[in-house]
Amino acid sequence: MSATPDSEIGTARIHQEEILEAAALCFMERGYNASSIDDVARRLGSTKGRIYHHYRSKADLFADVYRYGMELNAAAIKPLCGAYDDPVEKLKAMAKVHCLTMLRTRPFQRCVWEGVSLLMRGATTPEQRETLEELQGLRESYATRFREVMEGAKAMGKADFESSGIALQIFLMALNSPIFWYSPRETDDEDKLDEIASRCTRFALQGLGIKKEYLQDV
Amino acid sequence: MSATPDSEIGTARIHQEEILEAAALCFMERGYNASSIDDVARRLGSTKGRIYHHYRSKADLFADVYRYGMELNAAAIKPLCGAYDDPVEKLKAMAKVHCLTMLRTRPFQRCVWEGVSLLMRGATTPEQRETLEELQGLRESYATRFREVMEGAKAMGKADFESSGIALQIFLMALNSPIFWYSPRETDDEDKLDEIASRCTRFALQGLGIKKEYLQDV
DNA sequence: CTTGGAGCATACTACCGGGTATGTTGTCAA
DNA sequence: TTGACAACATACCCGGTAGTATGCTCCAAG
Repeated sequence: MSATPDSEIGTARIHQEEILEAAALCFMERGYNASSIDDVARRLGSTKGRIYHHYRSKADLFADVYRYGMELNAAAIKPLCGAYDDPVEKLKAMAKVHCLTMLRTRPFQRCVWEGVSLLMRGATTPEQRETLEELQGLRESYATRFREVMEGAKAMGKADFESSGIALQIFLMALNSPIFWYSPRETDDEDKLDEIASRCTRFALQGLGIKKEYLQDV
Repeated sequence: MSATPDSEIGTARIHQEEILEAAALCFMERGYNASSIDDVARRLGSTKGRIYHHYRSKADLFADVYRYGMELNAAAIKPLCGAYDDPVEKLKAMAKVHCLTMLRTRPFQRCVWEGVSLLMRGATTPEQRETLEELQGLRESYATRFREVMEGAKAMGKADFESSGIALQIFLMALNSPIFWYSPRETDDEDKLDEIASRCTRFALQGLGIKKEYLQDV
């Protein structure tokens, strides 16, 4: 984590991504506390030794899953940041992409969600609390991207929410909601995910008071 | 739990309500798995013995917290069920009351929420799974109340969502959302809660495509 | 070829927490 | 007065799990 050259960090990441995925699946299915390191190892077809070789503790592993999930989110909306003039159009695109990312990377996003809960519960060691607050910072700066665009739309008179703090919370909650009530079926293809994301996006934007005529193409 | 007369069930309930409240607070703060029975007992200023005298297991205690939370919900919307002709007016009232109940009984509602997760994760014994499915039935019949009114409003052309299944999920999620992002401040009075509930209700109803002119008084 | 370290597996410890078995106290009815 | 039971408290057991210590193997650099 210090003087290692980038190439080795890259290969380490590749090795660890397999662990990250297994951990995300376990944490999603049973929750953080109910999942044991042995569960994660079993899913990998290996043993604890492998995991503790890469991570110093269970909390460290969870933090990395969280971080990876947030990286996926940030990467998904990054191309959109400089590509729009109209805030409403930008918000439409960001919301849709965000929701699709939720659906596509559900296990990681569930961990991000539980990470927020763990933070609010404050049941961690001071050291781990510092790490989680750093990760919480990632999430807040991500949310700020949305807040700015929301307020841009409001300034143009195309949205009419009042408290941007509350509106942002409900807005993101509507977009995040499929990670809870959606469970993938074998018959579900990319079009199905796109349809679900469209429904969520329309709901969320209408909730902000954006008129339906702006939302034909979501 | 069998041949006990109603009066004794009543007094038992009174004794147990104190336990229920402590358990709800613990489960809210640290989650089900991370909360020990000793934690709940400590909060009560007593020991495990008291809890295990009233509940056969930790899962039983949690189930009762869940049940109590759902009873609070059902009781809150019950007076509204026969009181409206216009589905939109009825939906407005139900949504507002539901959201207020979320804010007022947050610890219990967080347990109801985690109960849903535990069910979906399916990490329980077959016997406990039966209990949780019964409780899940309570929740579904509660949700059905909202679904029917939503479809009534849609039939009148006053709402324009497409899939009522998805719309219901997002709608309830928006109304439930304050149990996650709201934490009470000392300065918050009843008016503050009412304002938050209004904001959530407006967002949720607008998300369903209900026009703003119908929502002046929420 | 050897040596050191990465990448694991194996074996073990220590502790926490759910559950139980049993003791203690107050109350109330016969 | 007593006995019976509710409502707890105390003391204990034991399985599961985070974390550690150590062993094994392969590969690459010297």
